[in-house]
Amino acid sequence: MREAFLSFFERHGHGRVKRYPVLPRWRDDVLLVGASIMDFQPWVISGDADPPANPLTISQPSIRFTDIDNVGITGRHFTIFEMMAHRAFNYPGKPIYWMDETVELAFEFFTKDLGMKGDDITFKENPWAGGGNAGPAFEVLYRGLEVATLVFMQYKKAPENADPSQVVEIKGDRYVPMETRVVDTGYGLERLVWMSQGTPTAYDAVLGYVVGPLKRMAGVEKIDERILMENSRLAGMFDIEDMGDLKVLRKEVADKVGISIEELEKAVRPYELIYAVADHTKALTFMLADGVIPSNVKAGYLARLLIRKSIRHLRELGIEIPLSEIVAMHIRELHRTYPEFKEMEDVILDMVNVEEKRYQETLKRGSGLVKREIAKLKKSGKNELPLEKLILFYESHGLTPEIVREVAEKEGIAVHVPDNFYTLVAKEAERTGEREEKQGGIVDFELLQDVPDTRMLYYEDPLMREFDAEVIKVIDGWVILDQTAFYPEGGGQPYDTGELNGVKVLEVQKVGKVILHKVEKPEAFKEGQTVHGRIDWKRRIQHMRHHTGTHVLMGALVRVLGKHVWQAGSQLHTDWARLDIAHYKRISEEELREIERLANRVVMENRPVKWEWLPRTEAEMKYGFRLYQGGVVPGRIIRVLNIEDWDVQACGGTHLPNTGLIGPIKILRTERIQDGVERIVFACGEAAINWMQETERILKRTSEVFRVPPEKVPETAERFFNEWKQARKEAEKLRKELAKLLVYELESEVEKVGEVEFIGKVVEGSIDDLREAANRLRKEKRIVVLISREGHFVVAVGDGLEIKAGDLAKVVTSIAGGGGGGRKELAQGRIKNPLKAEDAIAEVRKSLG
RNA sequence: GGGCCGGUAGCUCAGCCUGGUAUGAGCGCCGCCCUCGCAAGGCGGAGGCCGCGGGUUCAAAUCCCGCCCGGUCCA
Repeated sequence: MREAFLSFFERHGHGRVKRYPVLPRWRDDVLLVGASIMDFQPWVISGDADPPANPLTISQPSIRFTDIDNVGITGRHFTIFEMMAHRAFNYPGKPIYWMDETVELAFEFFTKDLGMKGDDITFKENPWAGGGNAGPAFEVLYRGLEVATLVFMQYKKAPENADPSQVVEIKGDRYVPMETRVVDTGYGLERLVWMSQGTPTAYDAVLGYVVGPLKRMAGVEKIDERILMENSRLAGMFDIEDMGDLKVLRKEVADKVGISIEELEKAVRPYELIYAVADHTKALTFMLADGVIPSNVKAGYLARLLIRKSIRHLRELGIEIPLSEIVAMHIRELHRTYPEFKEMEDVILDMVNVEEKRYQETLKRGSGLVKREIAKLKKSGKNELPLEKLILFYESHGLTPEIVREVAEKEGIAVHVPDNFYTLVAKEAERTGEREEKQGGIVDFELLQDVPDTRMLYYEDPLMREFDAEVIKVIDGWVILDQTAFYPEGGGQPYDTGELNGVKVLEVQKVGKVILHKVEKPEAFKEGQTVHGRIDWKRRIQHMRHHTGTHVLMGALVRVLGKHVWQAGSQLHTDWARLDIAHYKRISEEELREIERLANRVVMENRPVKWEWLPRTEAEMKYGFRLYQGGVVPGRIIRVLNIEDWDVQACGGTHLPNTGLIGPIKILRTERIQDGVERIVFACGEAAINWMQETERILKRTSEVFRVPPEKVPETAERFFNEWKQARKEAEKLRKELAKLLVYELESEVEKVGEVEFIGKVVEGSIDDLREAANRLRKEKRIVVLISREGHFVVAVGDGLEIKAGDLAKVVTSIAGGGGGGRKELAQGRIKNPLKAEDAIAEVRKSLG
């Protein structure tokens, strides 16, 4: 079907365009590609980039979560579907085609190539709006089922000050005409295949390679065909908005077939689950192949959602296979069309396995936690889990209230989940959240209106250290020149410092296309004056080493860890740099060494580093979307940095002309800064040497302390540690022996004070010894006071006495200073003046009498 | 980036609020008893820098500060 469509439009003069990734790297306003037109927003639509072909045809896998509750049930809803399209961009003065031709093409395709009867096809008018654009549209229905939409985009959102005569209103929003009118079509691949095959559901038509095996595994191959067909027929006309809708559907089907709702449910539910799993795992396969890393944020969370939902479905079906096996089925089937799947297979399957394991662990950890909490509750005689615990479980441990309830109810504890639970949680978070203050602009943008763009010498010659320039203007301590070699802060690279005519340059920023230099003495500069600039080269060259080094490292990371690795941010400093990457598990020591080795090899190969300015679409077609490592890059032409056969990125920083100049690259450590994001901290050039020398120094010092050569340090340290533990245990034993002796000696020193046995003595020993002895001596109606020569003391009071040990400790300290206290039976402390120990004991004895 | 929770025996965790002996608990491990043997059971035992560093205190696993590691929620 895909081929039929694409080749039909190719024959009719359209350029065939490869699918775009479902994770849209070229824009940051949406999480996933949900329609084919999104490939060309905003750059092509706005005219900032040329379309890759005009007119063009494409089949774009699209993912939408809005219908997720319908998936599996209605027979026609998917989270992932392929939207086939032909499209024409009618630029002013260069029209391609518009309404009539579009409809003709569609009709010809449907009737001639697909052999549909013209009478079965209906065109229904229904204006369309979305993504800031709008226009008239036709829905194309085949025997009542929507199979395509033809949109004629000719309006864009009206600005506030739009000319009222131009404004039109569509679906409640105000629009004005666009200069470029776009034919935007969407043909549902799955629905067309379904129509041509006549299977009960669209899932059977396009996902048979998964649905079949799953049916076998679940043992539901045989079912009353009549029930299934009837269910499909009615379900096909339903949209499930909530559980109520589902009940209505069930009832209608049950009545029609003449069985109870329960029987129907039992028959149909496994099918729905199987369909849903087949669809969800397909969407997942595309997402993971295109670089989505399962996590707790954004698109990553949607991937995790699909994984967890699919696992739950499988368990309900009683199928005990790892989820990755189903994903493998998709790869096996789809890799002929999408070879990138095969390339990524190992990583994709590993990601799914890691996630499945993680989910199990979360559940296990969670149920343990909940069970312990419940044990506590039961002890205190409660039988309901309080709301604040529920919030705690969710916020601190990631346990949704549903999971908590499941566990708790098994233990006979009621859990009440408020309907607005997540709102409550959000409020809780808001209360604790502090407002962050935003920083003001550098200078008033208005003041820069008439200032010409600064010529960027650092791009013309990134190794330029000195230059001459003319002062254009001085504003609020910032000097503006006609040209500069000072790099302004941007793209994770810090600004340069240095001098202008011997005056210190403190900071350099870019506002629009004007570069501003903050100087120590602005009064030294006048308009029209020629100045000589000199860059702090030690600082700058380190930034360049770290910047080019970041790209080299990136290439190594992708090769060692896999193509799913994308840059998630970076920051350069003089002494070190950091690179955050998307990755689904911790990087092992071994991988890290391999990455470091590879990166340094590329340095030693001294590969050339080249940069060029390219129009956006040309750059994308030449290098792919891997360009956008640093995030979305604005502008009509973009700067592409190319390390020969190693790494290509859109980048605005200054770079070394070859990799050899980076010097050594040393990875210092990795951190896991967020679910699915690893931070690599590293140093290049001189900074790397500093770190290595420092590490060596530490090792040398350590080896000096142990008096062994450095290579013997680990085993020696281990030996020392073990011996130390042994010695500690030995000392413990001796202490107990000593205490026994002390006890033996003291037993003979008992004196009677009233009806109390009293032992009071100044002895040798540590506080532990004293306590040990006192505990052994303690018995009914006996009081023991022991004070060491260092001033530690213990007081033990036997059972059957009203006196508290803590009170007697106070008597001791009242005479000899210091402090102490404790429980009823045993108190301990230390006196300030050991010479008064005897007096203190006497005072205690007196207090008893 | 911010918040929250956690780090104690090989493992899972009590103890921390309210500082005062880690008799820590269960599982696991070792030995003995029982058994033809195994499991179960009984008896005994080994096993702890209480994450790291500082502070407060007579005294810190416990309170305070900083750091590291893990988990989790929100941007």
